[in-house]
Amino acid sequence: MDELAKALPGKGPTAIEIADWIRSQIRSARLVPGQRLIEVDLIRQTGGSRFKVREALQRLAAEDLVEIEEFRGASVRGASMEEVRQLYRARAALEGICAGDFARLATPEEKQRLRAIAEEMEDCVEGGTRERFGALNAQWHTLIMRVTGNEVIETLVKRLNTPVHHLLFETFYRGDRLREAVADHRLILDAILAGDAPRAEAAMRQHIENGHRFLSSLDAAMHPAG
Amino acid sequence: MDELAKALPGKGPTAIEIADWIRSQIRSARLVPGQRLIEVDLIRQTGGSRFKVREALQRLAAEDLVEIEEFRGASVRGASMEEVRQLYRARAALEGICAGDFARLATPEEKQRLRAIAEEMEDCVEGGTRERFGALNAQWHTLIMRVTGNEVIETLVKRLNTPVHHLLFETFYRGDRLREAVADHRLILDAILAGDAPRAEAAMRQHIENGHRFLSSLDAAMHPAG
DNA sequence: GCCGACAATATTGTTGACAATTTCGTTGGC
DNA sequence: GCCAACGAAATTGTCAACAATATTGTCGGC
Repeated sequence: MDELAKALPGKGPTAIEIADWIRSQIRSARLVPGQRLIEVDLIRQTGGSRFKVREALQRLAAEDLVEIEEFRGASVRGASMEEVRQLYRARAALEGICAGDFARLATPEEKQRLRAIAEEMEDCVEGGTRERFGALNAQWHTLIMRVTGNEVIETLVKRLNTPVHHLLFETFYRGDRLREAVADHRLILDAILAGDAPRAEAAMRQHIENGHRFLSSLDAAMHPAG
Repeated sequence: MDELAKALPGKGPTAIEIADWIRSQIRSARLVPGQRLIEVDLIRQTGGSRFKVREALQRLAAEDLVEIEEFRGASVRGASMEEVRQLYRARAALEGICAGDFARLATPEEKQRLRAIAEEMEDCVEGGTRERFGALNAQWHTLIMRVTGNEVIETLVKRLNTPVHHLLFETFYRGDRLREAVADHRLILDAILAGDAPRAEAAMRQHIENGHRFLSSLDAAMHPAG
C-alpha cells in the first residue's frame, strides 16, 4: 500500500500536486496503460478531495496522458507504435535545433560541463546502475535544451517523453543500447566542441532516430505477427 | 450579448466543447490577455453547468492558455515577447522538419495542391480579404504537416499558435508582410518542387523566423522605451 | 457446462448549498 | 479633497447528497 503522497501541510494537496503524483506513477510504471484510475483510490492515495482529484484528471486528459470516458472514468492512455513514431519525430526536430543552438551559443564552461556528463555516462555503462545512467542522460539532454533558455521546448520534450518513459527503464537501458547511446553522444559532443552547428543538429537527430529504431525493433520482437 | 454556444441537443455542452469555445474566443480576440473569466458568465454564455465550466478551465490551464489563481479564478494568459520567441523557435523546428519530409515524400498531386494554394494566396494579396488570406495560409501550413501523417506535430503547432493567433489578424496581415510571406512561400515551394529537402527545411525555418521578426518589430514600435 | 436475463454493487456525473476570500463601494475622520 | 477602515456584494473553493450509468455476480433455462 503506497498511501504516501502528502502529509506535509495542514491542507490537502492541490490539483497540480495530485496530477504530478499521478504522472510520476505513470512514468515509473506503477500505473500502466489501460489501467483505470478510480477516483476513490486516488483520494485515498493522495489525500485530496474528490473535487481536486477530478480537476487533476482533467489536466492530465488535456495532456493526452489519460483518457476520460463518460461514466467509465479515467484510464491511463497508452501510445501506439505509430504515435511513438510521430512523437520521436517531434523530439528529433526540437532537440536537433537545440543541439545546433548549443554548438553556436554555448560558453566554453557549458561545453565542458556537457563533456563531463558524457564521460560519467561512459563509465556508467559498465559499472553503474540503470537509474544512474537514466538520470545522467536526462541531465545531458536537459543541459542542451537549457542553454538557449527555451523553456517552451523543454516543457514540450518532457511532455512528449512521458508516455514512453517507463519503456526506457523496462527494456531500453540494456548493454547494447547503452553503448550505442554513448557513441551517439560522443558524435554530438565532437560536433559541438568543433562549433559545427549543422553537424551537431544532424547527429542529435540521428541519436533520437536510433532510439526510436531500437524501441521499434523491441516492439516488433514482442509482437511478431501482424 | 453573444450567448450562442450550444442550442443543439437536449443535453448541455461537454467540458471539451466549452474549452473549445473559450479557445475560439481567445483566438478571435473576443477574449484578450489579462481578461478574467468569470464562471457565471461562462455558464450563461455556454449553457454548461458550473462543474463543466470549471473542468474546461482546468483543461485550458493545463494548456497554459489560462491562468488560475486561488480565489481569483481564471484569466487569459498573455505570452511575453520572450515566450513568443521561444514559441516561434519551436515552430521553426517542427514545421521545418515537416517541410523537409514533404519535399522528400509528397506525391506529385500533393505538391500541385500546395502550388495551387500558394497561387491563390498570391492573388489574395491584392484583391482578397485578410480572413481569406489567413484561411489559405492555415491550409498551406497544415497541408505540409499532414503529408507525413504526424498528428502529434500538427497538434503541437496549433497549440503553439493559439496565444499569438489574434495578433496576426490585428497587426500581421498588412500589405508588406503579406508580400513577404508570399515570397517566402515561393522559395519553399521551389525547393519542394525540386525535391530539395534541406533547402525546403531551411526556407521554412527562415519563413517562420521572418514572421517572428516582423512581430517583434511591431512590438518594439509599440513599446519604444524599455 | 454454457448463455442470457436480472439484481446488486461500484463508480462516475450532477446539483445545490454553504464557507472562504477577494473586490468594490461607502463612510467617517483629518 | 484624500485616505483608511469597514462592510456589502461578488466570486471562487469545498463538501455532501443524490442521480445516472456501468460493472459484476447470481440465477434459471437449455
